[in-house]
Amino acid sequence: METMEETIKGGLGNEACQLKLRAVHDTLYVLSGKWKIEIITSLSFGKRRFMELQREVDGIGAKMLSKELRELEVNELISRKVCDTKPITVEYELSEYGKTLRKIIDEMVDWGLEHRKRLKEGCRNHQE
Amino acid sequence: METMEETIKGGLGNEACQLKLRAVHDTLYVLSGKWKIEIITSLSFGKRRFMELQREVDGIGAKMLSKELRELEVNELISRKVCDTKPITVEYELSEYGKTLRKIIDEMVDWGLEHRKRLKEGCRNHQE
DNA sequence: CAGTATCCGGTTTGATACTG
DNA sequence: CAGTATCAAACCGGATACTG
Repeated sequence: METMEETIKGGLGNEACQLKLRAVHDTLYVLSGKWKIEIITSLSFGKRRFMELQREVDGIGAKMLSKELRELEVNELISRKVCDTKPITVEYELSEYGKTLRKIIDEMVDWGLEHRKRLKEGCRNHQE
Repeated sequence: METMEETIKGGLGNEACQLKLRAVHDTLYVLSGKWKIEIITSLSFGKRRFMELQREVDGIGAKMLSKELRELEVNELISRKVCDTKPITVEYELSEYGKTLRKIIDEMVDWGLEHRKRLKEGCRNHQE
């Protein structure tokens, strides 16, 4: 006979876990890469040109930016619009679908802010 | 004189963007690596032993699991408890601080579920 | 069981230079 | 400006063997 613990692990509890793990995996697949989430965060503030993104996302090089933008475009999270200006310019923008990532981004922003507070306090305690 | 757009980009709008980008960056730093979020997702369902995690997180090897667990422990997101059983066992568990990541995980689960639905529908439309 | 040590190929990333 | 091409370095991560 199973213990309660075994019942949970082997039964419904585990199925829910597997389901959620797969869901997280799917999300992570789309957001894979070192820079995608930061690019999306930047774009969540509005349209951006290539160089603007490169300036805003600290540390990213043109090659990576180009590559990750293409992947985001393939997954229909952003749109790319070439403007017919003299030196050509390109505008990137979150698609409607891309905007559905907002909640994830917001939670990450919140957590990051709290985390930094926590580190500062840890620092302070250490000095005492 | 600045246009409205320049005012937004160069003024408060941009500062908010920089602030949030930094926050996201901080979060991403702690969660960096291919497996951390999935490990945390798994642990959000309760305690797990090393082998249980390896079975549950699809595709991870012992080396990576070991490394990422250590990093999570250093950042105080999980706790590691060695149990004095005959063949030694180790239990990993989300710390109280680690549990604050729950909201991020939940949003990722939700998005992943919706995303999979969307892909299925896209598939169906394609067949028509 | 819970890891660590080593080898090693593959992928990712960065720096630099270049193009339309 | 918005990228691409190329090379080199760094890191990822699997297989295997081994330890307490």
